[in-house]
Amino acid sequence: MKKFIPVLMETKLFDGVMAYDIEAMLSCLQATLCTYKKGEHIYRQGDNIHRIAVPVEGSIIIQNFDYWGNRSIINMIGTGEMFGEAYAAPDSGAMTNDVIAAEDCTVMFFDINRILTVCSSACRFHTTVVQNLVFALSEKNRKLMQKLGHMSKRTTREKLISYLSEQARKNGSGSFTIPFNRQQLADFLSVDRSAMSNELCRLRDDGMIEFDKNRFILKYK
Amino acid sequence: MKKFIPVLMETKLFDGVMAYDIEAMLSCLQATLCTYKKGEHIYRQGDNIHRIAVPVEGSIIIQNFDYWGNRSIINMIGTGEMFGEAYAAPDSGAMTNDVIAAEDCTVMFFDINRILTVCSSACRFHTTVVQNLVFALSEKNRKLMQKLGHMSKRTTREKLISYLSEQARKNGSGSFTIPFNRQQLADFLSVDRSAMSNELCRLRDDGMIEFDKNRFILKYK
DNA sequence: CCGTTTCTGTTGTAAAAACAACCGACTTGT
DNA sequence: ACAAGTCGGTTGTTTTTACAACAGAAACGG
Repeated sequence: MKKFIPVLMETKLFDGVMAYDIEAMLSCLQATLCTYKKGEHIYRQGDNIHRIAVPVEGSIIIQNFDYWGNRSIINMIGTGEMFGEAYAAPDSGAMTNDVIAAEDCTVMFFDINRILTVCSSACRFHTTVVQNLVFALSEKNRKLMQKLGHMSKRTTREKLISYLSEQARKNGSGSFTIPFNRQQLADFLSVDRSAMSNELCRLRDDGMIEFDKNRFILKYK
Repeated sequence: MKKFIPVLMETKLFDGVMAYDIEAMLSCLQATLCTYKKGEHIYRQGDNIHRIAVPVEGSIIIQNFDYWGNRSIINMIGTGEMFGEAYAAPDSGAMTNDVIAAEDCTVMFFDINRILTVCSSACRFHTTVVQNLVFALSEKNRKLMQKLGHMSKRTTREKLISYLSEQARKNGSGSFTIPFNRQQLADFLSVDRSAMSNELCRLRDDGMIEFDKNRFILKYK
């Protein structure tokens, strides 16, 4: 458990908390560790969850399948990011998605109630963590709205442009790699893979982008 | 200001706080009131905001226009709901959407920093409000994910079924009214109005739904 | 009361996406 | 080394959507 403290220090949840204090909080927050093989379920649709999951090695995918078997990737949670904070409220109801390991990974879990219930003086940074939780929640909120921005575009081409523009902004450069392969990107944007592949090539032919595997370059024109 | 305390008591933010204490907090949280005519801007794209907005009369719409003038309705915030909590973090950046009055309305604003910074003993329910904020944020998170669920459906028909099913669940009945007219619903689901109108009639002809204006009935079949 | 505006449904056409099927390049495991 | 699987691109067909234009009904305003 201790070996992951450097990872935790980089997380939004423990921002501003020293290693020594994180270690003290681990037991207070009832932290547990679990490893998963690629594709294994971490949570399933219908589960009632009360823990925040933080991948400390590898990354996880939030997805769901509709009645006809189409997969939608809601989000990808990388190392040091977190999932489950949306179920902080006691009456959150059951999960509507599946959470699976995108690759072999290790996930640390924290009890949400322990975070929200300020405990004894042992955890002097507890209020910091609560505030961090608020910030993390509001940031995820903005990200979801951003994703809604992509999804609300009418055509595959516009969705791609919207997504790639955001990635470029995020990376501060027109040259970047994305965390998805083609099928995953299609599932993330909720479009057909072949149609998307087609559109990517058309964007390239129009001189707007270049790409190789999951590395993209947006051109100035 | 005082006359809206009954409304505030019903909000998620002040859940569990007594009228007397809410009144005391109003000044502590630097609450301000502002009225808007239908269509007026409350916030504009690019604004840096640091206040939570709660409509105490009427409702507001979160929307944006793309380069070609297509409107997308991100969300509708009814009386007693809130907007702006996603910008709680100091480094949230500028708003990416417009916020306008859906109808003539009155909005109360609260300073986010005042909420997060626990003040003197005057506000004994301050920690309750912070916890309420966490719950509200996580609930909005789930709602956004739910909306992503609708948006990720491939066809207009599926989007409609997904949306209407959720409304039925929310109302605990297959008979309900929606807060949108046709154009707004189309903008909310990011589809073409006429195509959607078409699809609604097809659903009706298939015996799956009935509707009159914004009142819908889902049939059992 | 009447002209105007808004709202909703309808139709036809053009554009776009979904779907299915296939191919070649590359990876992986044995 | 080879069989099997994955991945990305391509093509053709069918389905669905966007768009534009119009019409009737209802709501609105003076």
